[in-house]
This record gives sequence, C-alpha cells and structure tokens, in this order.
Amino acid sequence: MSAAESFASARSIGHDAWIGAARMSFAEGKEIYAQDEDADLIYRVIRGAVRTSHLLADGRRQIGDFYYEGEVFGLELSSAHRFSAEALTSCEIAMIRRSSPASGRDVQVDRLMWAAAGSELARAQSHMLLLGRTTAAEKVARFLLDVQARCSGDAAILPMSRQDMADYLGLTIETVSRMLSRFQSEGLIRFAGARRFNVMRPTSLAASAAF
Amino acid sequence: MSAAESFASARSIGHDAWIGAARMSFAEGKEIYAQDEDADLIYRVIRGAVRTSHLLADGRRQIGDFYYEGEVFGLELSSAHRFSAEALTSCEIAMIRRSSPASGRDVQVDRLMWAAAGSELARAQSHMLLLGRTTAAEKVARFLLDVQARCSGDAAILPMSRQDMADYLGLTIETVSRMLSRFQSEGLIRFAGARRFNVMRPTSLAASAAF
DNA sequence: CGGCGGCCTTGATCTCGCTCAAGGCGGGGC
DNA sequence: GCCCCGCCTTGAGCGAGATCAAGGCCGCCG
Repeated sequence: MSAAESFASARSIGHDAWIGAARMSFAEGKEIYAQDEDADLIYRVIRGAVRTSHLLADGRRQIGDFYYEGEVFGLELSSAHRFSAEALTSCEIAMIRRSSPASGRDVQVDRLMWAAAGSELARAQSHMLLLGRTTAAEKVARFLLDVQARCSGDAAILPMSRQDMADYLGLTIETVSRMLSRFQSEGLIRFAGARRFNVMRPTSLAASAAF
Repeated sequence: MSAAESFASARSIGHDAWIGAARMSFAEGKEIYAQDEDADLIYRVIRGAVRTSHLLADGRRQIGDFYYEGEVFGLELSSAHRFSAEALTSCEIAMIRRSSPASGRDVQVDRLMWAAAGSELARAQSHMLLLGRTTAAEKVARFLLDVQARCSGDAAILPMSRQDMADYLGLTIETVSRMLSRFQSEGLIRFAGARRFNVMRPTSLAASAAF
C-alpha cells in the first residue's frame, strides 16, 4: 500500500487535537460503533487494533480496513456510518467530536480531518485495487507485506483471525490458509503460531504480490 | 450505490466556485490527466463522460469510477494521482486549482473540496463492496441499476465499452456480456443496440443485485 | 497436566468465471 | 446503400478458488 505516507501524516498532523480527548476501553470483539449509526465522532487507536466491517443482508461480510496504534478511523464524511467498527483486541480508543466540515472554527480539528480523509481515501483506493483484478496469491502476499510494514518488532503480528483476513481480501478462509501454507513451504515466510510470522524472503514475496 | 446523496451534494455545494473556471474540451479516448501526475487541479464534467483508471505493471487495468455531467473528479488528497482520467466520450471539462487543504482562504473551494472528498470516499467504499464478495450477476445487476439511476431520459445510456465495464467490475468482457444476455433473456432488461437499455423489471433486477 | 473447544489446516470434489476460439452485428465512411 | 472494421456475443473446455468434510493444533481452564 503506497498509502504509507498518508498513514504517517494522519499520525502527525493534527496530533494536538487528540490531547485531552475522551478515551474509552473496549474488550476484544466489542462494537465501537454500529453500521448506520450517526457519524459525528472520529476515533484514534491508542492501544490495540480495530477492524471496520460492513454486513450484507445475506450475512456476507466485507472488512473495510484494519487500524493499528496511532491510526485514525471512523471518518466517513456522510451522516451515517456505512461500516461498523469492532475491537480486534482489547484496546483503548480516543474520540473527538467532528466539527461541521470546513467550518473553520477549530483549525486543529480541520487539519486532522483533512489528513484523515486523505488517508481513508488512499486506503479505500488501494483496497479497491487489491479486490479487483488479482489472484488469491497476490492478495495474500500484499496483505502480509502491508502488515509487516506496520509492525515494528522483529516479528509481525496478525491481530485478526483468518476469517477477518478472508473477508478483507474477498476470499474464503480455506484459500487464505492454503496460500499461507504455500508461502511457508516455499520459504517466503515463517510462522511461529498462527498469528505471528517473519518474512524470510521479502523480494520473492513482493514478486508474488506483483504490483 | 447509496452514494446518491453524496453525488447530489457534490453537484450543488460549492457550485459557485465553478463559475468562470477554466474549461477544456477532450475528444473521445483522450487523457485528461495521467497516473502519477501531480494532482493540483480538480475537475468537473460539463458535458460528456469520464473514466478514471489505474494500470498495473502487467497491463491489467482497474477502472476507478465513471463520472457523468455535473460530477466532480480528480480529487485524491495525495500529491500525485493514483488513477489517470480519460474522456469516455467527447466532453467538456471545467477545472480549478485546489487551494491548500483547510487553508480557509477560499470558503467556496473549501466547501467544494469537502463535498468532493466525501463523494469520492463514498464511491470508493461502495466500489469496494461491489468488488468484494459478490457474484458476477450481482456485480452486473448493481452496475446497471447505478447507471440507470444516473440517467434522466427514458432509456439508460452506457457511455463505456464492455471492456471498461469489465475492468470496473473485476470481470472479463465475456462474463459481462453473458450476464447482460442472461438478464435480457430473463426479461429483466431490454437492449436497443449495445449501449442503450431499459430496465423492464426493476424489482427482479434489484433482487439479482442482492444488497 | 489433561481435557475441551475454538481456530486453523488439509484433502476431495465441484462450480463459476476465465481462456481460447469463432461468428455476428452495427455504425461510420465511401 | 454497401462494405468493412471494431465491438460485441456465443460456444467449448479448463482451472482457480469455493464448498464440503475431516482432522490437528493450541490456548485456556479445571
């Protein structure tokens, strides 16, 4: 995801606006806001990880995105949330009320919202490309590279289940699992438990991601 | 696409900013701006239709979206365009320079940009849902309903080729064609030439779109 | 430490959409 | 009006990923 710069700016620009913002803790699996709920707050992950998801009438689910420490979510610029947000892990969330768009009242909040809007748009566009014309292998490879890029430690952590990954990538859980096994058998990655991995051959993995 | 409200607001809000804006004409197929080009203008379709597209290294193409009369495009909030824009038909385009985000200098342009950002985000999210967990029939049905909703006359016009539709929906041209034939044989739609159609049974078509 | 339950992996088979191929049609130019 | 070229449709066969099914691993709790 070449949206890396946008993520960076979302972290830094408007940072001050979060100082003293209200905070809440959520246990794993708890809902932060619901689909179709009014969208008058914006949120920032202080600790933990969050997913946004959209439920279709027949039970199919599309994950919007995953959000990690420092990232801003919940900005949709329409009056109601098209996606719901849930805590992937136990987490702490800061939230501030969004002023009316371009009101000019609070410059900090305005800058923050611009940065967040840019970040969200870049994420959505990248996600579109990912969901479009790509094979299962490309999707999974790209996902692993994205996760690794956002993990600081020596091993990358997957805070989400295989089902979450599948719903994010538009695949089934079995296909995701098969691709992970294949990459591991090819020596591209190595897993230590189901939720922790290292990229052993970044260049080959990037070649599998192929764009 | 429940983004219809956003389109409406993009049409009305900040309308004044377009009065006296520079205009250019483009012949069918001509490029309006290129992928990776600097993004310091925003555009509005005065007459005709436009597509935005992203080319992958191996030649695969993802259509970002289609834009019709009155709609605003080209706002990506990052410094460079991730998508290019081409004229689907002969068209006339108005363009204005975007002021720096949230500068507060020109309230008209600021409001316009907020509305455009909201519209773009809503479009990208809808498109994500469309590309995700859906069958070919659902994709094509939804696409037809979207196009029809934006057409005012007694028949809906498809300004884009089957290839454009396929690249928008993440399908092949043959599959798109097969679905159109199937819907017609089922009496859901009726074509008059390849680019003009009527929805005969909206409810049934919506049922095929299924969300 | 052992049992249990949920998550994950692996295997077999099937199906939808892709690929390859050929033919039709419709619109623009002469 | 007629021809011709590009776009579109239709058919046959194939393959990637879904579905159906079973078994394994791991973390948690007693």
